[in-house]
Formats: sequence, structure tokens, C-alpha cells
Amino acid sequence: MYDGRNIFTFEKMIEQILSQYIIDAVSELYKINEVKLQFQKTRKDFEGDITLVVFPLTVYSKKSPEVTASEIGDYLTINTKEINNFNVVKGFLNLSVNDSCWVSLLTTAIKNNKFGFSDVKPDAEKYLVEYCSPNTNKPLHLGHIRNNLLGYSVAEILKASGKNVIKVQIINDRGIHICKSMVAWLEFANNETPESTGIKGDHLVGKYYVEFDKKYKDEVKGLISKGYSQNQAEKEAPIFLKAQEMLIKWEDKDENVIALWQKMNSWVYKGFEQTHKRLGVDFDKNYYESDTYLLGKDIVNEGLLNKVFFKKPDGSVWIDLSSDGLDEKIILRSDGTSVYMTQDIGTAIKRHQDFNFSHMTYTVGNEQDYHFKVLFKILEKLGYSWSRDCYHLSYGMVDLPTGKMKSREGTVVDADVLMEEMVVNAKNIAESLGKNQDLNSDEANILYENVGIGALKYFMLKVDPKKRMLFDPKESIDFNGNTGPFIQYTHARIKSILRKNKLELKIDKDLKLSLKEKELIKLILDFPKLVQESASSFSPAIIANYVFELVKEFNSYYQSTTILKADKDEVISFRVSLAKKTAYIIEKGMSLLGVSVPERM
RNA sequence: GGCUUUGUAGCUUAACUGGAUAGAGCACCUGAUUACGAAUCAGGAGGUUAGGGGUUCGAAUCCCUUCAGAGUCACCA
Repeated sequence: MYDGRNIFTFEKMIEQILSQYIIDAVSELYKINEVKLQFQKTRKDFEGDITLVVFPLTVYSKKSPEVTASEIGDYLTINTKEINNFNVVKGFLNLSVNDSCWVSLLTTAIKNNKFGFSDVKPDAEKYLVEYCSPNTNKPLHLGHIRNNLLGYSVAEILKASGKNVIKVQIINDRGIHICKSMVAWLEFANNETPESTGIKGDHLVGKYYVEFDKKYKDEVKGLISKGYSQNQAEKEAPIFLKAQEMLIKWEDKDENVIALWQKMNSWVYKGFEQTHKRLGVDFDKNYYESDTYLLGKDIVNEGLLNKVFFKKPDGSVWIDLSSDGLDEKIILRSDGTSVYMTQDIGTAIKRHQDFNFSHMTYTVGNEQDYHFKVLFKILEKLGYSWSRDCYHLSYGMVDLPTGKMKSREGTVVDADVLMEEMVVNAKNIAESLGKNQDLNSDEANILYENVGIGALKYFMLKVDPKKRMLFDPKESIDFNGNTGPFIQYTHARIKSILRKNKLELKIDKDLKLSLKEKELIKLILDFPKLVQESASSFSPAIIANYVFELVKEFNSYYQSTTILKADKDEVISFRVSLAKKTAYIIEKGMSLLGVSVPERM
């Protein structure tokens, strides 16, 4: 019946058993055969475990909700062994499931060392998850952190739900942005390298992107004072023209340009690699825009012949989507160089050729909602029916207390700097609490890394991805309450108990449960359902909030109940088992968020 | 301005997709450590779910409308 490997959840299983009984009851009482039953968890302030909403049944019973509920409740307590009690509040029938039923469910969960996780079968659906996808002209910032953490976590959750997952990113390694850094580096850098300066490669390249912008603004200002219009000045500033020329040379494969491009990109990749490593994210395959944009161009030419696209007199290529409620969108510039959309078309097609995926997720900020609507529509018009399997995981921007991050105002929060601050903070807090005296310095450093980065990850993932979020540095360094370290701490405490336990663990079937024990068991049994739920809604926040709730419940239990010093061995053994499974869920749940939980802290 | 999207306690947020008295954390106030780790726990105060209207047994959730914020409408990415 109940099999923990299965995604069968406790609720479903109780519901299934009950459904049958209730259908019997209803057909006997009210002479109906087909009913849709609506269950929900009983709210904490009422007695009971599972609740049947009876309002919809009153249509058949032709009696008040209260009477209908009581009649069904009576029937169930008499005819089932699982239900031993019930109460009725308005139209809600609250049913109590007996202790031995809970104990046996917990036992099957404990026996299953992959509880909550579905096996990935060889023929499982193939899910591509794209995330990160940086430009190579500057280092990663706070926005990328949200992106990376989300993408990684969603990928892990999908795996746990039984999908075959492939993590990919598209590296935007070509285009006008990188040309800007290159031009500025040639003009101002005096051959600076990461080695000669000791600056991390991505930061060095970013520095020249900023230099470009400075110079550009100066030039624009100068031209305007000479009588140019704003628009004219922006288009004719000498350094801007140089960047444009360089892009054309790049597309013409000019040797010097390509060599410089490769050199600077290689600095950036080294830098990214470090950042990714510290953030704990990885990829199964990288795509490079420089490889896919040509395919995009080919497809565009093909689409021109098939009249999906059209050419304007100046040579630029467009698609008219006004009949689909969208606008005209440019696909190729008049000078023939490609835009973002061009390569996105190419990349999507390449990926489908490579993997023949059944689903592809793009983890990209909601500022690009329109872009993806257009992209999917274009793919559809080009005849790729798998366009409907593409999904834009659109997440909200990260704001600072001061408002939006703006590079112009220097309010961009750098990823490397932020991670370092979090780790230092973890260290300071631990030291001021006088913790970890017995760890050597290597162990301590690993711990601070886990706590600091874990705090950051949890902070960003506990919010619904769709929502815009506020990153308050002050609040992020708070390690109490709904935070990563709070959860890690609970895990460490349980581990401490497990180290001290001497008994062999086994569970007595006839134990009497306390209210808190029953609550804990119920939460534990929820885990598989929540993994599925967060997978189907692409939301790590569901897991994060669930683990927090579990941890709160455990802490409350821990405070009120002696575990190792209970008077009977079988009680100790049960309580330790319960704590152990709680630790398991904490560890697995947090691993889905990319957060590791320490043995001690 | 058109389209998209968001609005829940002072702040950060949850609500099983239409269900019960809207649930937490932070901050604030009061208590708990000779028990397995106090980075903890127990309790208090804090809400017209932006405003108004509608749909129905029942609305934070669905529809209409007003207000406020954000995004987007580029030969940018």
C-alpha cells in the first residue's frame, strides 16, 4: 500500500483510503455515486489530522453542513480502523487518525533512505535548465546570484522529482558589450593583465568596461557642446564608433581582434569559475554565443525565404508579430550583425538538436518577459513545435534598501565581495558567541564558509521567485529566525544527540504519541509532496519555507521533551529515531537549495 | 500613453491555488539555562489583505474599477 519510494504521500494515501469509505458513506446515506471530495490539512487550532470540506456535499445531502458532516463522521469512526475520532466545526469535518497509523507511516519513511526522492529512470523526461548566462564584460553581481541560486536549486529539485536534468548556460561572449571593454583596454590599460595587477580577471575586464563608459560620456558631452544633438552625439562619439568597428571586424574574424577577444575572455572565464565554485553551482554544458549566432543567422535567412521575416529598405531584418498582440521586432541589424534574438534562436535550435529535450527552462529576470514571449512565438512560427515546451522562469529583480542597483551610481553589489562579507560575518558571530573552540582552523574556515554562504543562499531562495525581492545587507547578516544558520544550528544539535545515543534504534508499534510528536511526523511525511510541488511550480521557496517550519516544530519539541533521558528505552529509541529522520529531511531539503548543513557549529 | 506585473502587521514575508479566527520571522515588551548545544524556547502586542464595487454557502486568491510602484515597448543586452 504505502510505499515511500513512490511519490505517494501520506495525505494522498489517507485520502485514498478515506475517499473509498466516504463514497460508500455518501452513497449509502444520500444515494449518490459520483462525488468529488475535497480534503485539506486540519488547521493547528483545531483537533484532528485531516479535514473533509463538506460544503460541496450539502447539495446532495440536502441537509445542513453540520448534520452532513456528523453523519459522515459517525459512519467513518464505526467503519474504519484508521479514524478514531472526529469533530465538526461549521462545514468542516475534522478527522483524527490513530497513533499506530502514524507510527507505521513514520516507520516506512525511516526505512526508506531515499525518502522524498524519486528515482531518475533512464527514460525519464529530459529537462534542460538554463541559468547564469553571463555577459563576459563584467563580474557577476547580486542579480546573478539570485539567478544562479535559483537555477541550480530548481535543477536539483527537478532531479529529486524524477526528471533527467541537464544544466546549461549560454555565455554571451561576443557582441558590442565585450567590444567596449576591448577598445578601452587597448586605449588605457598599458597591457595590464590579471597577473600583473593581481586583479581577478572578470573584475579587470569590468574595470575597462567602466572606463569605456566614462570616456564615452565625456565625448558625448564634448560633442554636444560643439552643437551636436544628444542623439547624434551618442551615435558619433569616436570611442563608440571604434567599438562598432571592432564588432564588425570580429564578425569578419579579424586575427588581432579575435586574439584580443580570446585573451580577455579567458581572464573572465577564470574569474567566473572561481565565483561559481564558491557559490557551489555547476553546469553540464556551456553554450557560447560565438558558436550559436551563425546558426541563428542561417535560420534567419531561411525564415526570410519562407516569409516568416521581412527585410526593410535599409537591410535590417524584422518579424511582424502584431497579429499575435506583439510588435515588430528586429532580428538582424542593417549592418548585418546579429542581436540577442538572433543567437537565442540559434541556441534554442542547437539545444534541441543536441538533447531532444522534453522541456527547457530559461532562468532569466522578468525584465525580459517580452523577449521570451517573442522568442517562443518566433520558434513556433518557424515551425518548431517544441516551442511550447519552453518555459521562461521569470524571477523578480533584487532591490536594495536604496532602490535599484545602478552601476552609474556605484550601488552594484558585487558577488565576490558579498560572499566574502557573509563568510566574515559568520566568523565574527561564531567568535563572539564563543563557539567552535575545539575546531582546528581549517575545520573552522570550512564551517564559516558553509554558514556564511548558506545564509546568503537561504535568504535569497526563501522568497517566491516570481516576486521582486529586497536585499537588506543588515537583515541578511542576522542569523536568527527564518535564516539558513538557524536551520543549520538545529541540524547540528540533532547530530549532537545522535552522537551521544547508545541504543540501537527501533520503533515500537504501540507507542503513544504526544501532540508535538504527531505534528513532527506529519511534517516529515509531507516532504515528498513538497518536493513534487516545488518541482512543478519551479519554486525552491516552497522547500525553504517547509524546512523552516519543520525546524521550528522540532526546536519546540526539543525544548519541551527529554530525548536521551526518557525513562524507557523504547521511548528513547523512538525519539532518537524521530530526531534522526528530522535531521535527514533538513539535510536533504537544504541540499535541494544548495546549502550544506554542518555536523557541529 | 499601450501592454505586462506587483500591492498582505513598522520591516521581510506565508497562505496547500476559492475554505475555518490571514500564519510566521525581524524589531519591540514579559518570562525560561544545576536536562540531550540558549545561534534556543514560551508568551504579549501589532491586520479594513492599497481603496471601492461584483460573482457565492465562503474571496488575500476570480471579474470590474480607482490609486500607487515596477518592468517593457530601441539597429541595447
